[in-house]
Amino acid sequence: MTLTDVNTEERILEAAKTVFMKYGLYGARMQDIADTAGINKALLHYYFRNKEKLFDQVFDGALSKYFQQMEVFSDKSLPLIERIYRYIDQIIDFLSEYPQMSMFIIKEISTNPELFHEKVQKIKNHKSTSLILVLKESIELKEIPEIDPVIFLMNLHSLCAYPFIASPIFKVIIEKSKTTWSDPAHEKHKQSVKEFVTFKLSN
Amino acid sequence: MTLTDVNTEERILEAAKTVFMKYGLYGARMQDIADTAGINKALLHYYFRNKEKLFDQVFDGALSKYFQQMEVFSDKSLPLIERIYRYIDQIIDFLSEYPQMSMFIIKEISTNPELFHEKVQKIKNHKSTSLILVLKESIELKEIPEIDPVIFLMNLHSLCAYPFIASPIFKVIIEKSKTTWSDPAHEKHKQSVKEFVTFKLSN
DNA sequence: TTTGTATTTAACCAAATGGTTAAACTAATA
DNA sequence: TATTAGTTTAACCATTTGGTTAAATACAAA
Repeated sequence: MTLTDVNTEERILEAAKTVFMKYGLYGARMQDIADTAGINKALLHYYFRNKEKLFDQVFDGALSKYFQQMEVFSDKSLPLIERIYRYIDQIIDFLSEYPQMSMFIIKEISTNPELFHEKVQKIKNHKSTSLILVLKESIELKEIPEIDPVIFLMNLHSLCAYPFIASPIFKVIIEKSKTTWSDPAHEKHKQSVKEFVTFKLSN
Repeated sequence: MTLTDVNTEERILEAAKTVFMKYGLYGARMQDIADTAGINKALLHYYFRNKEKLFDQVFDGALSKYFQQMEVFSDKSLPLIERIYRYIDQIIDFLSEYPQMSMFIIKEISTNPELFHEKVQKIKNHKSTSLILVLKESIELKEIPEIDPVIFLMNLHSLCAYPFIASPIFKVIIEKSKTTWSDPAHEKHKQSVKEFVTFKLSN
């Protein structure tokens, strides 16, 4: 495996990420991916046997990176609320970098649930539910009010992820004159989510 | 126009709604729509010249119904917070009936922004921004705290819409034993959003 | 120089898909 | 009864698209 080898493969994966995230599995065109990567279709199939294999790699990468963000929930060296604050900072920074990530994952799963069921299930067992468990624990210890952990988890994710998903609409709804949904807004966004968490978890 | 005429046209539109919402413009197949409507492809094209025309009608319908939910913001006979409460009840009931609606609209706009820019713009001018304006007004009158209206609007939409968008993921994350994301959960969902609003708007 | 890998070019194939057409059938209506 | 709109059947077409192939080229390493 030479140096150029690595570069090309990564260029392809990067291009595939871009195209798949924008158009989804159905909508993405192999020719488009090849063009974006700056190579031709023959070489694309030389590296990745077919569309599905390429898609799988992109999707798996996205999925694991996304759930990876939730590992912080298990860091017992930090107080609960601090872990959640860090998660908020992390996930919003992460989604700023890949704004289409949430949409991509959800769309593919909802279009083709059976195909991804096991993949998600596998990852889920390792992480993710941990926040629910941790919340239940804290409630029993009366450290936080008796909230519904599932509703809370859902609210939290909603506040973090939706603005990126809906940004194409928000861009139109909010007057152009206004701040675009970019850096300064991200900090305000984080702050508002943190306020919500504080409100819910303080007694 | 005979009676059967109306029925068939509506059956087609209903089928188109179902198929387009699940697979999107790209992924939807005319044959699939015809099958779902219980007719054949020839008849499908007899009623709707082509895929785009059919899609447009479905999309326009979805878009206007979606934004229609926001009209309550302008009802000056109600106190601000009551209007928002009603919006929450309405939109969550609405999305319970069409869980794929948000996703559908956002996905199509994000895949093809220029095509829908004017459509959204047109609707927007009538409604939607009204909440931002109303909030600004209430802030000036010191009826509510000095919140950022845009952030608030976004938080509100996030809390309402995201659970439906992400439900394919949540179904997997949350143990099967747990309540599915259905009726009883919807009431809890509404309640949690209202609590958020109360928290943000009370001084 | 030889060898092998990476890459391009260009033509090609098969399947899927949007869309058309023509002929025939059905059933309500004038 | 004749007409007309709705509907089916079935064949067909053009285009797009995923994927293949073979020959030629570029180039680094042995």
